[in-house]
Amino acid sequence: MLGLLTEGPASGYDLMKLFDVSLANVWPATQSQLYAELGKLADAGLVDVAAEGPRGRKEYAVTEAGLAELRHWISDVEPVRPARSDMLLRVFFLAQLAPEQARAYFRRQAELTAKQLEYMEGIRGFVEEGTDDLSVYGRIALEYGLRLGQVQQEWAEWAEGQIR
Amino acid sequence: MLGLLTEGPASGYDLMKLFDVSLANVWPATQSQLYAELGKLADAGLVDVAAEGPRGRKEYAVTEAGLAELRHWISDVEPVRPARSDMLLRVFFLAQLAPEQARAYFRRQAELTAKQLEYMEGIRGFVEEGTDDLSVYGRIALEYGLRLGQVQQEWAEWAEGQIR
DNA sequence: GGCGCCATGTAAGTCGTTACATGATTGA
DNA sequence: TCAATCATGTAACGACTTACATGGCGCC
Repeated sequence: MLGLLTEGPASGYDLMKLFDVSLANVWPATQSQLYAELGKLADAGLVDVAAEGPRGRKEYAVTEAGLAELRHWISDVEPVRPARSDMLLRVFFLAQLAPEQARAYFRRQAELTAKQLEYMEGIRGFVEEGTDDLSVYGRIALEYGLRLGQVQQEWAEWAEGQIR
Repeated sequence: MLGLLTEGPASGYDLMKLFDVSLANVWPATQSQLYAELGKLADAGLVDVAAEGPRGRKEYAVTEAGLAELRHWISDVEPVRPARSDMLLRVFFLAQLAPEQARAYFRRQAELTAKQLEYMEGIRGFVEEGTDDLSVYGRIALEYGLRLGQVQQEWAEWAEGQIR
């Protein structure tokens, strides 16, 4: 929320829409959570209600304290907790399935990854021309996703072949 | 828990130790959670207390229902919620930092990934000779980690160069 | 006798999801 | 006028974490 607000004041609703087409890809969250979080940020003095509009619209803006907190969060890298992967967790127990089923599991993963790659190619076309900060760095994040997907697909195909 | 118990009956304590050197890498969890989960599984009839030992030790075993549930969970692939990555989330807001700091961010990521790769090479040596199911499929999961790390490192180095 | 490990749990609190609830404004 | 969209929130519940609490057993 703090990061998105650096592009200018916005309502929770605005942020939600922006969030869905950008950050949601690397940090899924629900509408409920976003509103709740804005409330907490306001309580903590990291954002302000800069203006109120029709329909109870509240426009938020980052405060100085909020900006400082954001920069601090970006730089002072908290150790990344290793992410969970149910996909890999399942792999550990593939011996519970018949070999053909285990192979099918990897085949399916390869397919799903291919679909995901297509999706990402799609947003690439969409974000190609943006020159705002979010687009520029968003493209770097997207590149990560594309490279990752590539490898994941190759791995799944390789893994299928490992099972006899 | 169900998956680990397919290798034979074990106590919560045993499972915890086994968990820490295997699954914890793809699905971190705490001791509290493991014990709590065993309790729930027992209530649900997916595991049994097969024997009791000294110091209140309870040896659990999977039931038929538990095995069925495990297989079902592996095969009927629930749509994988896209994982969160605070590392990528930060990338979106790197414009808040001076260019040199942003480059440093990617450099640091490359280093951290290199360390992680070393760690994984370490466990590779450790699990190399196992022939049990968990080791065999664990190696496939490990291969994923190694390939992923490789790409992540290359990406971080590339990304550093993208910033002028 | 005592250290180290075996062994199990509870309590409090945060984070996050799903579902529900409500209503105002705008534009075709 | 009425459908779409704007706009904000609450409630209930489950997942997860951190910290605490407790004690038995085996071996040197």
